[in-house]
Amino acid sequence: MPELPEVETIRRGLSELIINRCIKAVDFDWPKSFPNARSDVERFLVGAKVTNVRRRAKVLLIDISTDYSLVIHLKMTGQLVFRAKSVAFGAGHPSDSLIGELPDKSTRVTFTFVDGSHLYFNDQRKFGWVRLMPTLEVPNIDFMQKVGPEPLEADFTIDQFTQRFARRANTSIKAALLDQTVIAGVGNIYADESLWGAKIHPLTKVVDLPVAKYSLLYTELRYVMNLAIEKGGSTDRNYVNAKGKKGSYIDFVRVFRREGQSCSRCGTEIIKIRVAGRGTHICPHCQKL
DNA sequence: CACTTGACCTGTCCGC
DNA sequence: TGCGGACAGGTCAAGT
Repeated sequence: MPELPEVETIRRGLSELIINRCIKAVDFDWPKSFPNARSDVERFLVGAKVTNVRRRAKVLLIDISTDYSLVIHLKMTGQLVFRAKSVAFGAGHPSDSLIGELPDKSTRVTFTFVDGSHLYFNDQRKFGWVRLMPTLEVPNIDFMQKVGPEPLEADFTIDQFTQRFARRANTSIKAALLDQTVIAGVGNIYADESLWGAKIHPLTKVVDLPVAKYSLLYTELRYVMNLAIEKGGSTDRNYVNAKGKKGSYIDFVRVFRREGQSCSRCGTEIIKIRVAGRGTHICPHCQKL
């Protein structure tokens, strides 16, 4: 579900909400969602406090005072929602919230803090996971070794961006954008949005894309992702931030899930095709092969 | 190696 | 209303 802007929004929220809170208990019953042994949880998590919340690509890292970290991937439908000790729900349920009382049937892991507040890991489809490991070992995990650079870092240049694609010369530009070893954090929404912005057909072969188009794509990708962070991410179905609230970027999308509607640049009807096994939205007039 | 496809899960929507 | 199939914001492990 969440891409870089959504995970970053959650990270910012959690930083405000859980740093310095002390963990009292952890409950989990779906082993794939949290594969650690209970004994490890007791030794390295219970009784310790949260020291930091970081992000790399679409992965969240919650550092614990024991020099362990919770490594969390939300995949398609994962949510991390913090709740203070007692919150009344029901009649006055705000419209920017998607979820009610927690835990609910998609709650996979519950972290209870000493002050009675909770952090819930919800995940309808059970693709996501949480695992606990020594902080120093996090950079050694396979994903961290292979993942590409952060596209929003100030020192990430157009030249670096362009060069990252060389390895995927014979695939489509969309498949390469979605490849986390090329660039970190790009998913289906921001791939479609940035390709529309740069007027590139998603099926264009990497090797056939002119250098000037890479430059445009770099600018558009950073633009859409920065704007999405500003808007608190995109909520199409499941995504919510650390307070359980929706993001509003979906109100600003130019092509994603807009098939049948008209292109804001030229008026042509937006269509949906299939690229790299993913639903893909384009303006057939602005984005030609 | 690079590239594509299916698997992992649950829920929802759409056509018959 | 019920039922089957396609589809959903992401990665992996297998194939070729």
